[in-house]
Amino acid sequence: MNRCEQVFPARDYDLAATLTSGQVFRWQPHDNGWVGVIDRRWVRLESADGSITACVAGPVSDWNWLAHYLQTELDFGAVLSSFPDDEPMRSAVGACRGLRLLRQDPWECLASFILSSTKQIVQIRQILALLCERYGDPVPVPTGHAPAFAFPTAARLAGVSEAELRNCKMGFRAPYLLATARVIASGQLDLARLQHLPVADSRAELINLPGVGRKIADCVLLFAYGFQDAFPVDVWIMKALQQLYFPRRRPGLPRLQRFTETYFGSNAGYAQQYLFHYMRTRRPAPVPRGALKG
DNA sequence: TACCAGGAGAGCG
DNA sequence: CGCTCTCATGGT
Repeated sequence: MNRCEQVFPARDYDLAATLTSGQVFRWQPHDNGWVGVIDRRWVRLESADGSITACVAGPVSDWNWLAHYLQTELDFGAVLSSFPDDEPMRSAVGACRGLRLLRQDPWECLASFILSSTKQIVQIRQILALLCERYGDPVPVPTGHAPAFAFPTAARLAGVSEAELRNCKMGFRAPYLLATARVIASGQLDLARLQHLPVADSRAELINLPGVGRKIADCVLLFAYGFQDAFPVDVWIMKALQQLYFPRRRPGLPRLQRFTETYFGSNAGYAQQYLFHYMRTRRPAPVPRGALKG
């Protein structure tokens, strides 16, 4: 039966934390709910005890695409119980039980994280809003709602000039996004194929793209393809690992990266998202005596 | 004003 | 391999 509204059972699902946790950048709060675009569909989400209600702009017969995006079928308890049983992970889970990983479109995820480097989340959101407004196709929206746009295709961005991209405030990231868009649009790399490769091979293909290093590759592996063992190490995670696990030794990035490959288990990516959220939302660590100027 | 932001790439020892 | 520097841009 075709309908514009659907209810998904969703225990232990903190929708607000999930949509604002830095894995996705285009959801906006609206009347107790959230409005966004998934692929080429306008979507409104609202959570109420134990479920998520979704509204779309036109009738839909098959809702699997949204269940897949939200990962509502996931055995979440199994994920939590696979975490290492240590104090940092207990604190991180205790601070925000219900934080989830979405399953995004690979191209949108890849392009978004190319634009994320040394930018704060609010600024990433601003860049992407400009990019979608200018180069994304408009999508149907229920009457009374603001216009909404699909994420621009690689083919569309491949035909845009670097100067036009820089006008979206992306700075030195513009040539990276443009070059990667051209590789994808030309068919030289098929993003859909990476889903079926071993994670290391998929990662290697992503790192070959201009503007994509280990961190951004791991974001795409985790947030788009769902490789649960991918563990993006950014500045926040690096601080978290150093403070929580190596308070005295302070290893560098390469050693920390190797640590994450074995320590956090089969759902390391989920553990990473909990540590990231925990570091970003808890009160700042006290400044050590002597580090103060005045 | 100075410093920093979910990094990547190039140059160096 | 591991360190350092630069690359735009906006916010505090």
